[in-house]
Amino acid sequence: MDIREIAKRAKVSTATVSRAINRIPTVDPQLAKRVWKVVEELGYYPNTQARALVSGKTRIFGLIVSEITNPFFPEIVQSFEDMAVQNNYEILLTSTVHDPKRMELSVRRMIERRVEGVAVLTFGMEESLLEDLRFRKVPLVFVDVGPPLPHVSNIRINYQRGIRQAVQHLAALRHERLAFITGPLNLKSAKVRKEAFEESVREIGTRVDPEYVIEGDHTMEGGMMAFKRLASLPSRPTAIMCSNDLTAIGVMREAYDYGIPIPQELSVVGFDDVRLAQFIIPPLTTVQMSQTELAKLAFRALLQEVERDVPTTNGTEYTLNTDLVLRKSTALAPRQSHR
Amino acid sequence: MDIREIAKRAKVSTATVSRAINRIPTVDPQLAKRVWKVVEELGYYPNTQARALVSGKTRIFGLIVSEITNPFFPEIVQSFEDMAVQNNYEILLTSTVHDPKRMELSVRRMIERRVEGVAVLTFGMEESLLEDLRFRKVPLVFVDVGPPLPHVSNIRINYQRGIRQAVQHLAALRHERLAFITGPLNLKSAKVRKEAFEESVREIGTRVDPEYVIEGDHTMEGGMMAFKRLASLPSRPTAIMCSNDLTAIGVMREAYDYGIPIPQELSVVGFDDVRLAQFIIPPLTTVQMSQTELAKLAFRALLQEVERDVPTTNGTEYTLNTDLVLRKSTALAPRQSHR
DNA sequence: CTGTTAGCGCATTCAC
DNA sequence: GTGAATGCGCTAACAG
Repeated sequence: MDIREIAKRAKVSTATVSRAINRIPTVDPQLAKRVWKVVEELGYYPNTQARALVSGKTRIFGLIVSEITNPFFPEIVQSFEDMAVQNNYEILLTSTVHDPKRMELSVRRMIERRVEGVAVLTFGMEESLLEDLRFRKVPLVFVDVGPPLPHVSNIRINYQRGIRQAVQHLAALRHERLAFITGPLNLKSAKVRKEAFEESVREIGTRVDPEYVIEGDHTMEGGMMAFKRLASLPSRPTAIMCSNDLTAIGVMREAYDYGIPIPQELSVVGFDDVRLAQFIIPPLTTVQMSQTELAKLAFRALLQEVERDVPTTNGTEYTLNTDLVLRKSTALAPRQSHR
Repeated sequence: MDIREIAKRAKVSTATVSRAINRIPTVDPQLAKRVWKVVEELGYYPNTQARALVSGKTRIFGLIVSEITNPFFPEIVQSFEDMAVQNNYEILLTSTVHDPKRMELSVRRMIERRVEGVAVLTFGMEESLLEDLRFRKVPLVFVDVGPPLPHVSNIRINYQRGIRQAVQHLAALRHERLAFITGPLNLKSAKVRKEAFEESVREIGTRVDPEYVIEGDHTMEGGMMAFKRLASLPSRPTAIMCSNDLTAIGVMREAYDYGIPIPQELSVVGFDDVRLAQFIIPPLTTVQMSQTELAKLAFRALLQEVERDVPTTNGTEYTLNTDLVLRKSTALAPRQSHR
């Protein structure tokens, strides 16, 4: 069943069918109605492949994430998909699983399917593999790391803001031994978070003990490992800030095994504000970086780039704030650590 | 840059380029090499839309889930995607968000993009909306609820097995007041789980107190609400089994607010074995239903259906087992409840 | 305002 | 074993 079939039955030309379906206003309402009637009756749906071929528009955006199973991403996928539905786009979702080969493959798949734009939400990993897309002038949107080039937009995240709030919160609770568990430091965004922490600590006139800065990997297991190292120190920190929520959850899990009660003996702060953060025990105090907003910004960035008519200018810069949200995993520093 | 461009530069016809790229063995190795050289040099990738148009094969499978943000699904998406990558397919992922309108829209999107098959992993919701797909003879795979029709496969889950194990485990720990928090009972799979629980309890010669069976909705909030109701009962249950892990997590979260220690005062058992289950505090004893296996079965079902040459037979039935996995959220029933 | 026609990029006949 | 020609389903240009 194709457009010709509809044309025949509605006794019009295929061109008219096409116009009616695409709601071109110049078509006679009478004819349009006739066409739509047949379309409904037969349950006809235009073939997107054919459309794409002739129009050059596939109405597909690529979405590259580092790992769907990381609780940070499902919300993003959901919001991105909501936007896609609203704007009549489809999503080509790929997960790099931290594997450069897989990233390369993602790019290949995107190109083969002729996506009109790609959101690269991997937080600074292997951007070099995107050369091929840039070469083809496919609009791109990055988080943090995009270079200022035509068709390349960027979402700059203000990590400093939320992290400073967190540090000041801990200081107000009279914590003096502050630890930080980083993400993988080859990740741009992880490095920036660490630096924001150090800067914020310096700002309140304290210095950060290098022993208290441990490299993690943004996983729960990493958080557990890191906590073990911190726990084995002669003088344990009284508060631990983590580069993401998963790490914080790992820390809490391990502290539970050590019999260290949170927040009485140890305060823990996360980062991201994954939805889950409010449901764990105790509910996690964390820095919010809205996944919904991020996804929407990314989508809008691509859409704008696609719809723009002067394609020579550089992509737009967007910014996203972060903010501390207080829950139950932080408390006054335990007694023996007060002066 | 298209196939003609390659043909010109390799000094062959477009037909030969096509054959070379598709690795048709009859093409002269010399020519093939020449073609590939040009292809590499120019970074040529065939246009999938055009291919799909002429071959009638889009190499896209649809995947309908009820909610990507439910931790149960990301693992499924990941595994499904892994399979897709291996087999050179793309995925059209849609999330119904428990909204029939959205489900309808999903179906429409699938048809427009001409997917070759659809995995419907919504556990028994609004299957009627799939008429349109069935009508077009698109291979379908369901969980639990698929009717025995051509092109329609099914993954039957043995809920009873794992749930019986869980009930027997609780009985062995001398629990006598067993509660069950169901999922939304309009979901086929939720109803079956509840019945499996009741059957298992009957099997050990106990009867299930209707007061102890509460309808939840498979969310954390639902678990919290349900727990409140159970906690307000004159005689509280000593063990609660939940229709899914999210519910169990909600229960634990609320019990924490009540100051009821788990597992000392209350045993909790989940269902699904979401990855997160092992990281919460305490680690959740739950019934495993492998998300990875489920996704792989679903993908294989579709692939088999697509590749099969006698399309008249009914779809295949697959089965998936469930098994109890013991962790730390269950313990001996508290004293006062012993005989 | 409507119909005829060309062509999007590719795979696949069919002659050679 | 290769190339020229046809058509997949649709939109856009053009003529009427």
